[in-house]
Amino acid sequence: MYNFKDIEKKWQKIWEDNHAFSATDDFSKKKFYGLVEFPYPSGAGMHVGHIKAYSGLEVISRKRRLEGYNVLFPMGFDAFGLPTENYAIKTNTHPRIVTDNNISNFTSQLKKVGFSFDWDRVVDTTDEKYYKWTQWIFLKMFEHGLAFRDKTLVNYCPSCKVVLSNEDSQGGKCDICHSDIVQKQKDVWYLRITEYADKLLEGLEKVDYLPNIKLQQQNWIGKSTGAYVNFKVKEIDEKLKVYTTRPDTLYGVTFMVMAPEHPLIDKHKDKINNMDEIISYREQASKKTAFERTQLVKDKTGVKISGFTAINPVNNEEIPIYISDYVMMGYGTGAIMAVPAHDDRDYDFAKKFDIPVVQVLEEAIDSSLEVKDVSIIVIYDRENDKYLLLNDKSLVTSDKDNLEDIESDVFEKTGLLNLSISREGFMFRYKDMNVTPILLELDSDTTQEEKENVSWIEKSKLEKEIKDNVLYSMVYKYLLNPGAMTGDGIHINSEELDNLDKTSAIEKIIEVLKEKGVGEKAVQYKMQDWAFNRQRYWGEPIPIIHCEHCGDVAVPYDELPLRLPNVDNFEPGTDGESPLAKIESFVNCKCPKCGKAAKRETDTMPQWAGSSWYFLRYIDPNNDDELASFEKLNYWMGVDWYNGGMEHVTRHVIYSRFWYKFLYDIGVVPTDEPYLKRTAQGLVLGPDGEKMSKSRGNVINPNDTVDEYGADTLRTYVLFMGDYGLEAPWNDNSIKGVSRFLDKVYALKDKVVDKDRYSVEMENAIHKTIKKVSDDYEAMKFNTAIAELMKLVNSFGEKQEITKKEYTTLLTLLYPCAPHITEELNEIIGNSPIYSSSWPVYDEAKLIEEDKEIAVQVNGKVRATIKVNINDTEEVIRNKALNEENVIKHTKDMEIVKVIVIQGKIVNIVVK
RNA sequence: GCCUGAGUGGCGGAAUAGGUAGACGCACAGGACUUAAAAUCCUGCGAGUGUUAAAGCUCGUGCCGGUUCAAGUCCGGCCUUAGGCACCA
Repeated sequence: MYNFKDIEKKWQKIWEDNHAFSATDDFSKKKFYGLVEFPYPSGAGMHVGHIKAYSGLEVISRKRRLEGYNVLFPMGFDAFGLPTENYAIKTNTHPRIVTDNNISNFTSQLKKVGFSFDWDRVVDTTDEKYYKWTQWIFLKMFEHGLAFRDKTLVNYCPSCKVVLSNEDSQGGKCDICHSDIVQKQKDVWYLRITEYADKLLEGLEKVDYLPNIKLQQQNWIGKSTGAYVNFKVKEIDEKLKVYTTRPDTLYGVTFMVMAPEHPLIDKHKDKINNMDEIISYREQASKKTAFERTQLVKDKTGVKISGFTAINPVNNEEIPIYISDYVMMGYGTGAIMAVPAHDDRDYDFAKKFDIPVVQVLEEAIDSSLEVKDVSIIVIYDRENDKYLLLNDKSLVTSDKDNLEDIESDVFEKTGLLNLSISREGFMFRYKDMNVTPILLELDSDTTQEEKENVSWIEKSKLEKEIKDNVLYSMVYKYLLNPGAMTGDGIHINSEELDNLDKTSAIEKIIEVLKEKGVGEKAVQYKMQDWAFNRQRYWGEPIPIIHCEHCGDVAVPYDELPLRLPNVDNFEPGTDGESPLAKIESFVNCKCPKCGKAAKRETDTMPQWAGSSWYFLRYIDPNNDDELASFEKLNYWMGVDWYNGGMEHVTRHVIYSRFWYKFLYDIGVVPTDEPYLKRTAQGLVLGPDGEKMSKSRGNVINPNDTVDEYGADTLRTYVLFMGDYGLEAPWNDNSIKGVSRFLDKVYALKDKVVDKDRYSVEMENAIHKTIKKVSDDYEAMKFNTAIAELMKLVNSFGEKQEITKKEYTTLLTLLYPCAPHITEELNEIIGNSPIYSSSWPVYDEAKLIEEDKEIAVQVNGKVRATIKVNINDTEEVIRNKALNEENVIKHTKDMEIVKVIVIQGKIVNIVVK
């Protein structure tokens, strides 16, 4: 193995001394801003996942520099946060010291791997010169009404003693310590991200994010369109407002449901006869664990409000009102109109509470205008768990309401007696029939002899038997899979909506509601406002002063940064109070407005704050007057390519897009989308194929790998191990293959002859490799790019000599992956450094192969291969193919039906 | 439950617009060099069948079906698995 240790040290020093990777603020040059997610500098040090995450854009950035771009490829540290604080508490060390140690450890590790970051622009979110501007943005938001305080029930982690956002407490568990979250009444700071919901959604149309990233963001924003509808409540002089996406089903409403904590209940509790019941239900509901709420979804619970009756605004029908925890206060209006026929959840609830189901929409297949009502009967034999096979004896009757008629009809056709109706399915239209499926069950005393006249079939076989018969498929669908009918169709039982489909019915009913003044079109989002405070020490202090007379007052801009005071004890306060609340010198202050005594906000910002704008600070990291100069922002923004983990796609990326859009609206930044392109790398799994974790003991330490194989091998290996976007297991043997490859590259130096051209034999291969490698890097297909370089190296290995130009091209193409060894070899053969050279170009004309081997198939099976020339006519190729020995063998005594010749690709001879 | 990926040799994975499935690497086996081992180099390597050896033949990209001269790739229906959302009205 070549001496990678000295080589790597040597080149890292040369790059650093020459500021080889410093971005310059030369606005005349074309720019490239490549961004990777800056790490949280944990005490555990770097992870191989970091190496893979940074290596992707590292390759692109190194390539871009050789292509003549002014490249900004920065690195920084997202250093506020709980792990540091917890460690500080445990070891009684100041978090500042812990953070500084961790940052310096990370820095030296990153440098050891040879990443081409611009080390002159490092950003640290805990630096007061940085968080001054984090606070500044917060104050701007406060000024514009986007930061506000509210008393609410919050997710509270009793173990970490902090309030958590919905995103930090998914599944009812604390994101940090995984203990159960409880609900607690608290004063909470919010950022009004919902105000930007539409902008965040629309912005996705013009950016180049991977499709699944866009989709996840769309789902997270969760826009839906529908309508508000007001239902009068008879007993009180109030309207119950609901939100629905299906106002077209208004005639099918058979009950209403309110969230248990709906304010109308408390407001009119004197009119409610069963308040006790409601209060005890509320208690039960609030005690439900995450598991019960998610796993027992199907099992609906609720209480009918005795004393309330709603009036359906379109037909004035009186309908009951329930409370149930399947309706939540946090979405829509906290109340719904329930249409059990066409909503699964309402259906489940209606079945449980025995509420009528009114069908107002039916499926229509091939239907004509004139329809006749028919019923189709299916008979079920519970004793044998079998159904009557309909194809055999078709049971269609004309009168569905008269059981006696049905029975005599059935008897006539099957000889079966003694049946009872067990289920009636939804109606549907098929051709000229309006069909009601009816399931009859045999009474238990039916004898085997009676059953023998007809054929029976098991449920599992049924579906295969009838899959081509539309009519019977529909009948069975409704009878055997009970549930709401949620699809499209045509409306029935709906007065003015009858015969309209879903879309037109929605349009029509909204008009009607508007005319009557009882409803209007509406939009809702799943996304909620962003809970923005934490009761912790190690975060940005929220720069607000609470004054008895003036309310919440902003700390004046010229007093920023509002510094974290020095404390001895970082333990949170007793009642989930911030440690800052214990420091009187910090808390007590004067109101900037009226000058009277006031108290400071003692909560700090969440970790997401600092990372929401860090990419702007890289552009102008030392600016004390602005977060960054507009001129520089105007040149560098937006980020041309942002790569990071899938896990940050919904939170960090949306939060930072929100901040950026806000800054755009107040004229601080020049564009309205921060990231022009976003990709994501896949995880590096442990050698056992599982996620790396300390507890599994399958963690690979990148330091060890650098010591054993060198940085170039590590970098190249993480790119070679598989598809960059997918997860791939670490393999201790595979990395040896990469190490061997670099050894081979090294050994080739002895074959180099001083010729400044490509040899004739290698010319085609080299141009093809340049194209393939260049294209693959751009598409993040690093594994196949490296495979292509391996092929080239293998063919160099077979040659006696390699020209200097050939070798230089190889080294340059490999340089983004393995920069140290390639720089060294490049120097050995007498070139000036690669980092200041240029990217190889290929000649389109040299890519064409004169002679090619193509396959000859007979009836689609490969029987031979032939050599063809680029100039061969179809006739020539055809004759070559037909004269191949093995082709003759397979075509003799056969009639040649057709010969398909695809130039340069394949010949297929079809014989009979 | 819904949405989105993924499923190809012993393993990681290739296969731009259907056009020679298994590139490249690993592991393994045989050989060369060596006193020996490591390293390195050469050869083989989907399964089955066949032969002194080959050629050849059959099967084969999660499963079932379809379209096509031709399907890993397109269409319909499933199964498994990873991730996201999760009573969102």
